[in-house]
Amino acid sequence: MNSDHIDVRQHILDTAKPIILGKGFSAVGLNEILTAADVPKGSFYHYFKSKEAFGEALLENYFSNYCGRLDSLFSTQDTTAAERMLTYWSSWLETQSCDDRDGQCLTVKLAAEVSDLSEAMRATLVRGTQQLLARIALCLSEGAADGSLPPFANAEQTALHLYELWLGATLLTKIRRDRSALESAMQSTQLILKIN
Amino acid sequence: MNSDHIDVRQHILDTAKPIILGKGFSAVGLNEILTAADVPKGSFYHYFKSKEAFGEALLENYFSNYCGRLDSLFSTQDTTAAERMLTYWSSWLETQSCDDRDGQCLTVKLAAEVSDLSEAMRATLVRGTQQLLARIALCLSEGAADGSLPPFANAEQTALHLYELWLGATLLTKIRRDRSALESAMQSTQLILKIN
DNA sequence: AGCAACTAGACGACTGGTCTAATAAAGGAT
DNA sequence: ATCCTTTATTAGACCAGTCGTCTAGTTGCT
Repeated sequence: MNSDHIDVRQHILDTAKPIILGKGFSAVGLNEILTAADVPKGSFYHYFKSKEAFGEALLENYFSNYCGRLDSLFSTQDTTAAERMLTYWSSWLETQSCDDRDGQCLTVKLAAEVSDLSEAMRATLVRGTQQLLARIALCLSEGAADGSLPPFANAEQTALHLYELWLGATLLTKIRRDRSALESAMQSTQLILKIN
Repeated sequence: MNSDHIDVRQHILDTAKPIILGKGFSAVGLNEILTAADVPKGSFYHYFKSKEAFGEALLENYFSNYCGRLDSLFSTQDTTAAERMLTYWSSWLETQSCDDRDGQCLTVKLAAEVSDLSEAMRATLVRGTQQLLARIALCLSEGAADGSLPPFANAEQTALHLYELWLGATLLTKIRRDRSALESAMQSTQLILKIN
């Protein structure tokens, strides 16, 4: 039936996410995922054309959830844009600094590994990060409009600056296993946004 | 003999680097590396205790080369610190934006994949990035001293800001396959260093 | 000659992704 | 209610590939 179809498929994706967040893409076998999801190995190719297509779906699912949450945060109009912006980076800091799998960033985990491996997955990453950047830039513009943030010469450029900063900080956090890199990024962010 | 010892070992490392830069750590088998290096499989475990120890050696070798080049760049005293700093980021931009394997950044390629996989490799990454950051911070201080850069409240914090920015930009470059992210990082860098 | 350093590559035990053939379920028609 | 067709789902074979081990052999230095 069609609803089971989607349920099982989604169940595989949900089960796989924390596993892949831990071990990466290549190092994880279908076996491990499917055993964990309690889905027989033979079924996998009914729901996904290949491991690569599955990885693509995983990323698509991730970005669509992520953008959804971002939209609901950024669309609350009873706060200033500066507050929304800070809430966003704060939650980034919290989710990426704790050990809790599942909340962690698939972009940081997979980008380097997967971009040279699969054109399809790379394309999904391009689209996803682009959507993210557009939302950040929009929030910056709203901040300039409502006066809670300084007027930026180029909101896109500032958004990119911030996003690169936090990507790098998250990468360093994976290396360091402590909050220092992300806390430094937060300080830099407040400087960039001219918030004290 | 002892010099052959080192030659073969180093030859394996040199051959492996571009391969791993392309496919990552887990996705590459010893076979592929050893065939490329024309070293029989049996010999591998004479030079390295395990694949993990080999990965550790690869990273150590990378950082020691990298820091060597950095030291010789940063120790040229006939230039201002600001010039040395800009030369460094410019060469980062050039090496990371072109497709040329071998020049690319092992930290960005492996950090996310390997940090959760091997404690030994993670430790090597911590040490390597720390050495790098120290050198950048030192150059910033020299810039404040010779007047070519503004006096920073905290050189370490600024160095970290820059390094995070460029790590993130390089990650985005792997996704995008173009220079845009790195060029944006260069603009941001000039802003941070107050250079126009 | 003796002893260490090094090489050769078969081997084991296992995992990888993929595919085909068999089964189960669903829907229609009589 | 029974049969037939069609689609959804699964079991497990398949083989190429994995890391790491092991023994036998070669090399070269003292």
